[in-house]
Formats: sequence, structure tokens, C-alpha cells
Amino acid sequence: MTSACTVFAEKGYRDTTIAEICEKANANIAAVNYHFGDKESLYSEVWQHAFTLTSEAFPIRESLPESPELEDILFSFAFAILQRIFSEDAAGWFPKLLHQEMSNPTLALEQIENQALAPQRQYLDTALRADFPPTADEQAVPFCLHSIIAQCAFFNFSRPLRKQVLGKKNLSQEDIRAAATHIARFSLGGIREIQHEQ
Amino acid sequence: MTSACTVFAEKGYRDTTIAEICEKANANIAAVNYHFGDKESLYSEVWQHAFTLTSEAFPIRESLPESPELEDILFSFAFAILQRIFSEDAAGWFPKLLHQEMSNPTLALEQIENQALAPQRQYLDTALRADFPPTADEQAVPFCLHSIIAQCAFFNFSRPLRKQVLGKKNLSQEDIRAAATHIARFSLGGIREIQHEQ
DNA sequence: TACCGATTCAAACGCACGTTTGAAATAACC
DNA sequence: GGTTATTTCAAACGTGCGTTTGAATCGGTA
Repeated sequence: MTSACTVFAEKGYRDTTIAEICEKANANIAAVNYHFGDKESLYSEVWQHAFTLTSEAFPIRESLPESPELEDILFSFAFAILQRIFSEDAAGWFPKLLHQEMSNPTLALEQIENQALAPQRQYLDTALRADFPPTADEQAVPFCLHSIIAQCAFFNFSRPLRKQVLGKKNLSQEDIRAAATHIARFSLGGIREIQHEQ
Repeated sequence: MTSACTVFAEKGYRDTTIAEICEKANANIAAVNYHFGDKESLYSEVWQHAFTLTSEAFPIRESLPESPELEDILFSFAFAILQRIFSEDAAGWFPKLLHQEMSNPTLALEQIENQALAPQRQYLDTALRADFPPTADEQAVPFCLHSIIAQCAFFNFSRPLRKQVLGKKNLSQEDIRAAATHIARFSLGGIREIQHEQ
């Protein structure tokens, strides 16, 4: 199972071979079909497993003060997402799988959208909406939502060019904190600018 | 060639079969190997072709006033990138190929990074740097650069979830203009906020 | 120890796909 | 118009991989 997760996360569904998984797990080539039925069912269980692990390791609402400012909400959101993305252990499987799915979707994507992504967006959406006046432009909130999520997600999608984009292959815990802080402030500035001109 | 571009852009290198390309082009299976040598060489030519087409169709510096404000630069950048991403004809091949490469890199990615992506970043970087005081924090410009590019690129990487993320599968020319306007304003607000607290 | 269900294993099967081949068709040139 | 180079074509080849198979091994039970 662990072997399956790492290989699927690294190579995606298509490029992953059952042989490689079994080799890494010191199991026979037929073990997958015996225990999981077929490759697709194994993949499905991998997704479920990866989602559970990353959600437990880095929940989205974490260490928020009593009545949080919008910037606190933005920071904790970005901080959790970035920690997931840069996690080098099991918690990193989920964003890696998601990255693969985004360019080569399987049936798993729809499920993960409903189970993981939509609720995240919903959470941020309500937080944003509470900060906008009801008279605000219809498109303002979705656009801002998009900008915030984009800033987080790009760390996930630019993996093969990390060295060129970030200047380093991996971020330390302090780097991650600094990046999340930037996203929160930058986004708050963006939001205020958008609100200002309504 | 056109067939090859569309199929590679849609499915990526690995999932594209020579048979499908040839079928779409009303050519024989062996045509690719005769004219291009092998699949990889064809792919390489496809990249080159797609890059040329998108660059010509939507150049990054377009219709900038004499001495442009930063917001003008941001808008024209975002507008060009978004037009590329949402182009449904040949100009859209490049971002689709890029999307594929990002999750399953081939040797082509490094070349495209040097030829297309690095110059784009460089262009925005100098534009930003000119707007920041020399005393500004070392990380401020790269972080802002990241935020801006992320907002544009996310439209490319969220393809399979467009319906859920944007509420519609495709954007009209007016939608694209509105999105680019948002990115420019939001980003300018973010930049001002970051500059303000230095 | 004898029995039986569960698990592991090596080998083989079937299929998809990139590539090769050699002949047929077409185009170019003198 | 005949010869040669170029392009097209159907068929076959080789390989990689998911899956199946049937025998061997293991683990618990009586």
C-alpha cells in the first residue's frame, strides 16, 4: 500500500507499473490482483488513503484565534496547503496525486473534487463573502477566491521547475511559513484593492 | 503535423499513440517514422511549432502605452497568457502541452523553460524590480512574481475542473478581459501592500 | 499429523503500441 | 517513356505490461 502510494504519486496512474509497486513492496507480481482486484481498484484505495493522511496531518483550519481576522484565515489556509505540497512523507502523496490527475484525469478526480476540493473552496468562499459588502460585484468574490487558491496551488503544479521558479528544490519550514505569510498579505492587499473600487 | 499537435496537446506524450495521429491525418501508420524518425522527434517538432504559433498569436507585450504603468504591464501580461490558455485553436496547443509536461516531464521541458518560460519571468521580474525601492526585502519581488504568474497559470492547470472552479467550461473574450483586469488590480493591490510594510 | 482455506509464486497469456520491412505506388528527371 | 528517387502502404516484429492460471507454500484447526 505504501509502495503503491509513493509510486502512483511520483509517476501517475498511467506510468506506474504493477511490477514496480510489487518490487518495492517485496511482493509477487500477482499480489495486487489478488488483494485489490485490479490496478484501478488499488489506485482508488491509494487516493482514499492519501486523502485521509494529508487531511489529518495538515487540516485547513488550524490554530486559528477566537475570532480570526481574514488575514489569519488566509494564512492558515495557505500554510496548511503549502505544508501538504512540500511534505516529503505520506502527507505529500495527496497533492502529488492531484497534480497527476489534473493533466491526466481518471474517474478518481471527480470523487476527490467533491470530497476534498469543493469543501476547501466553499470554506474560503464563505470566509471571503463575509468580508465583502453584499452590494459588491457578483464576480468579485469568485475572482479573489481564484487568486488565492492559485497562489497556493502553483507551488504544486510547478514541481518540475521548482529550481527555476523558486530558486531551490525544497522549502524549509521557515520558507513555507514565509511563503504563506506572503500569500496572506498579498491577497489581503488584493482584496482591499478590489473592494475599494466597487 | 496539425493532427500531431492536437493529439499531443490533448493527451500528452505518453497517452498519445502514433496510430491516432496518423488516423486523424489520413496517413499510414509508418508515415511518422518515415518523415520524423520516431515519436520523440515528432514531439519535439510539435513543441517548436506550438511555441512559435502561440508567441505570434499572443505576444506578451502587446498594445502597451508609451510609458506604461505597472498595472498596464500586469494586465497585458495576464491578458496574453489567458488568451493563450483559452484559445481553442492552434495558439492553445502550447499551454496544453506545457500542462502535460508539468506532471510528466520529458526532455522537452528544459528546452521550453529556457526558450519560453524563463524569458517571461525575466520580463516580469525587471518590471517589478523597477517598481520596488532598492531597499526592499530580498524576497519581496520573487514572491510577488510568483503570485502573479500563479494567478495566470492556474487557469491552465485547473483544466479538468474548469466547470467547478470557474462555473463555466470556457471563457468568452469579455470573460478573459475581466479576469486579466482582475489579476492586474488584485496583484497591484498585493504589491502595494507588500511594499507598504517594508 | 492430516486437512483445508488463504496466500504466494513463477510462468504464461493477451493486448496495445512503437518500430521495421519490403513491396507497391507515385513523382521527378533525363 | 524509361529509369531512379521518393513516398505510401499493409503486414509483421518486438517489447512492455495488466491479468490469469495452476501449482506450491503457509497457517490455523481438529
